[in-house]
Amino acid sequence: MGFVRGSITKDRWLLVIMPLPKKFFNRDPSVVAKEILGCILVKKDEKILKGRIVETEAYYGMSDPASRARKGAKIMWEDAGITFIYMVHGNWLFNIITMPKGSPSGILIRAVEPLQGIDLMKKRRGVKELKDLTSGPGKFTKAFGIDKSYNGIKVYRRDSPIYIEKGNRKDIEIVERFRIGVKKDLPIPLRFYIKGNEFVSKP
DNA sequence: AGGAAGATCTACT
DNA sequence: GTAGATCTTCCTA
Repeated sequence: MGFVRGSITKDRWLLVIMPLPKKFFNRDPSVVAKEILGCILVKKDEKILKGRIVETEAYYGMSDPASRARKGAKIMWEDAGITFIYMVHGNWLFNIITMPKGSPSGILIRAVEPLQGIDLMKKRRGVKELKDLTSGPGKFTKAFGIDKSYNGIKVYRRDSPIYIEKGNRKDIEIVERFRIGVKKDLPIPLRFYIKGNEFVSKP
């Protein structure tokens, strides 16, 4: 097309504008949780809001004592790539379903690095410090204006109000830790974050 | 109808 | 590091 010029090749153009496809999410949640680090969460709002995903957790199904699947969250059995949003301690938490339909699992976005629409995020959060804006699962949803009305959205579609762009993952190191705030955890680390990033909730 | 449980946050010491 | 606020969902009566 005539708009694609200069050093932007066709491949580069696709890399920039295409959301992560459904098949990206149609895998094991710990793989998805690690590979989504460094990618960009986009929300269409009054303005476009963007944040780089820097911290995630993986949740499995009935074998996972901390999973909402055991509490009857039937949306966790749905197909990969749709949102699962629920309230904890007065905060909305943002998840994306992973694995094929019938295999309950998902990832939690715990923190992002603000990239675009920072003034609107500050207004919603009522804080001035940049590093307090989105450095936690409840902080980030409040900054992005995400609540239960965004439950069940397909994040692999570019016409959705929320989708994920591929990001620059070169030179990032991933740290693995046990999940935060869960009473009975699995014996493997399922929390992942970008080493050294200042927007991680608890380094 | 009421109570308790959370994948949390903030303000304080 | 700890206490209190927070509020929806789920469980029991």
